[in-house]
Amino acid sequence: MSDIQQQFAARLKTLRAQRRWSLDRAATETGVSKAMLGQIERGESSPTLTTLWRLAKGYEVGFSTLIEPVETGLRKDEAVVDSVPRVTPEDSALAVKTMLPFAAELHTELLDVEIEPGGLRESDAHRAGVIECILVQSGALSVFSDDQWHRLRTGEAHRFRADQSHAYRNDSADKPARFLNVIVYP
Amino acid sequence: MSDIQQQFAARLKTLRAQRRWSLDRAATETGVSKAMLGQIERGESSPTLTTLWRLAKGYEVGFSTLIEPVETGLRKDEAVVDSVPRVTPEDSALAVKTMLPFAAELHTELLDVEIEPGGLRESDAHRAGVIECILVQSGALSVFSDDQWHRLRTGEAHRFRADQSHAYRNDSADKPARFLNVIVYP
DNA sequence: AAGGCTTGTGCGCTATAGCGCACACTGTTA
DNA sequence: TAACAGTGTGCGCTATAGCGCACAAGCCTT
Repeated sequence: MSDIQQQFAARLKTLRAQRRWSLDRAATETGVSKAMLGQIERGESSPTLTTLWRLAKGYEVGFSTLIEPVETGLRKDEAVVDSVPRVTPEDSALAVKTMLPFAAELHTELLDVEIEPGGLRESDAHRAGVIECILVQSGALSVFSDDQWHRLRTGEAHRFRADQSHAYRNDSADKPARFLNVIVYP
Repeated sequence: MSDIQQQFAARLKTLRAQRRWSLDRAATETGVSKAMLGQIERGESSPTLTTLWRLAKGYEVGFSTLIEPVETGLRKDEAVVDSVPRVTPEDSALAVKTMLPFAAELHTELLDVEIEPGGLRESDAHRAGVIECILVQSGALSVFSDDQWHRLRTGEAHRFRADQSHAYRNDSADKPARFLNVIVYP
């Protein structure tokens, strides 16, 4: 059991969870048998080059992104300045300020979101192919995506496929959390 | 014999020829047996993930560069990434921090850019369909897009199609300008 | 020539990747 | 309760990845 084997096992599990595929579905998409997919995901098998190639094709990802850990991109940077002026929210738990409204031709949306201490925002799965980028402006934030919680501090960023159920939570007891939310539509 | 197998065979041969290693030398460096190395280089074997990992370690190359040079599909994306200053740009007036590195499957990139007072950054047109979102974090910024300059103050956002020539300029005489730059690839 | 030395390849063996299939386990429906 | 469709896992089998070792072909010496 080598290290890379376990690492890749988690990676494959994430890829399949993102697409909400069953092993059967993944088997038909990739051409790799269901049993073998299960063994690889459990870290019990070391797939060959041809199998890896089929996986990359089936999951429609490049070879580099297939093997290297997900580029979730947590970046610690204390130098990020909190400078955006605050706008009065209408909701006590969640305040959303639309910085750039949705535009069909630009298929993007930029939101400035603030969650009060202890606040929780659960979001259903968006359309397939929707991507969300999160950048914490102040406070701390927990983001649920890819079947797990990601803890983010001020200045840290996270990015995920939003065609799955996801959530935002402010674990702090006293400090509000503010973050930017870029929504990219396909 | 799959196609990827032959491609990787040539790739391995090139790597070893560049280092002027014998099979024996390569075997000791990588930990993969000499016989197996020969078979892989002849395209007669499909190495497993653990073997590929040992090869990457032994030849001291990343996993992407181990296989990617023979792959045509992803090089375009890399070329796009290379057009954006990643760590330190040529002109010292600009400092770019990559918050979220480019990922093919998420086709997005999040940069934190700082321009010194009086600094100017002109960018050529990106590929068709590329969108950029700008959010000024501190200072003031002028963005040229759609054939005109847009003056942005702290907290203001701007968005435009980047498949045209565009530019960023800090008009201030003393204060640096910092802004977030979300690049969305089609 | 005959000996060393290094190159890459062929051989037999064991470990395991990969397959089809059947099974156990869940939650839903009659 | 039983039937059912969908989930992931375990089983036996074959193909082959991967190993150590021996061999053949080339290139220097002496």
